[in-house]
Amino acid sequence: MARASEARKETRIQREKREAILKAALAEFSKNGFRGTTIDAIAAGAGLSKPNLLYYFSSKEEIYRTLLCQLLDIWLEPLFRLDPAGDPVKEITGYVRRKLEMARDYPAESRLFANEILRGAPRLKDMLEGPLKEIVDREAAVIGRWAEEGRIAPVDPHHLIFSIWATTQHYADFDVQVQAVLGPERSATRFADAETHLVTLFERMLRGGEGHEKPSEDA
Amino acid sequence: MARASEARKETRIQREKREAILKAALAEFSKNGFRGTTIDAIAAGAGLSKPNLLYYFSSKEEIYRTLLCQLLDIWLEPLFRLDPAGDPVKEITGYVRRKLEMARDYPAESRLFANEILRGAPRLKDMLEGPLKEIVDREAAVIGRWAEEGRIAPVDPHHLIFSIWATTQHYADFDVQVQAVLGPERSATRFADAETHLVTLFERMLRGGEGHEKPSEDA
DNA sequence: GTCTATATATGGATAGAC
DNA sequence: GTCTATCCATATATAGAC
Repeated sequence: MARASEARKETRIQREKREAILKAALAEFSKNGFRGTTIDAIAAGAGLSKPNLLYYFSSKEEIYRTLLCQLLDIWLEPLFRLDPAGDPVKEITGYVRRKLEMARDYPAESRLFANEILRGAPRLKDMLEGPLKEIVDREAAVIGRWAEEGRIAPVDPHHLIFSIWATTQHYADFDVQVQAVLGPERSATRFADAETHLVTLFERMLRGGEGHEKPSEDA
Repeated sequence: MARASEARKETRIQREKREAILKAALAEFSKNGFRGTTIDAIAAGAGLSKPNLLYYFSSKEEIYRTLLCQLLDIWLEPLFRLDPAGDPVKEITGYVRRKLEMARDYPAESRLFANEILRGAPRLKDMLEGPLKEIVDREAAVIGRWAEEGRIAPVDPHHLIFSIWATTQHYADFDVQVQAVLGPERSATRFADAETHLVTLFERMLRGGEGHEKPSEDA
């Protein structure tokens, strides 16, 4: 199998370079968007010349689409398997925690996705209307069932999911604003504080929120 | 005052053209970002030739900065004056409603802002760390006082504000995704549904969320 | 004030030597 | 596989006629 091992050795080198390119491209695209990113900048970030980069990827578009595909694996696959047999509040707050961890650990990926959606998702629209909608509808049905059974307070499952996405991704996409508003000291603990806050937010939502004395209507 | 009225007439015409340019520019910048937008596209949208546009604004950068300044008036000024003497829950849910209305009525402005923040806010960082932080700290202090007085359940005021921003702006910035996931029918009522959902979410948060029977830990 | 024509720069992609 | 040199399209901004 001399030919196979030889081919594999070449492939491994190529893969390493491709990964370096994709890493640099993710940094650029997530910060500057598709059109705002130049091949020169990606090549510089990856330590290659521009024509050399174009030996591995035939165009800027191809690099971008490759990144989007990788991103979807991270975004759709592992996340968000609510166990209908589990404790509803724990299942949902567990999902909140995982989403927040992803905002913390993969901020560039989150911003790349946000960028694409902001622009009207020209390359992702089919995925949103197809696979994503199916997954969300399925999970929303689980949540709706829990509400029907009285195991959580009444809730609009789809909009609950939007709120979870919005609040967690905010810490990746709007990180500059979050840090500016919190100041240097509180920025250090922003993800731990966010976790406490968001778990509380959604726990109270799911438990109904009638525990606190409501102030009288007439001031 | 012949000179004054003459000057005013010129100014009015100029202002109308400037406004047409800014309107077209907002549509382009909010969709394609700063670098992704061309002067040609703005000029076409405003019904002018490119050199004619550059007679009114000396550069693309100047158009963009003008838009950002206008945006900050909308974003910072009217919004978000919590009345310390008012009903805490009503004050905060009223803010949620106003923010959601802004997402509905000014989606392009919201996306322009999101775009700038995503890129690291190169032109807004001083504003975020200065005026914005001051406003937020002030309002957060009001919320913190309410919590100390026991008028709302314990809450992290800064992160509560982030959650309000995130959940409401989501319906402007991620509108494509929201509509794709909801499907055509439910998209029609998405803002009304979002209002019901978000008001409930934050009401329950502020009232403590102990009203619903907690399921037993051991399944 | 508005146009045509153009200077100038940048960026995506290719040619061809090594 | 990697380089230098370059083509070509696009885009910002200006010159100068009207």
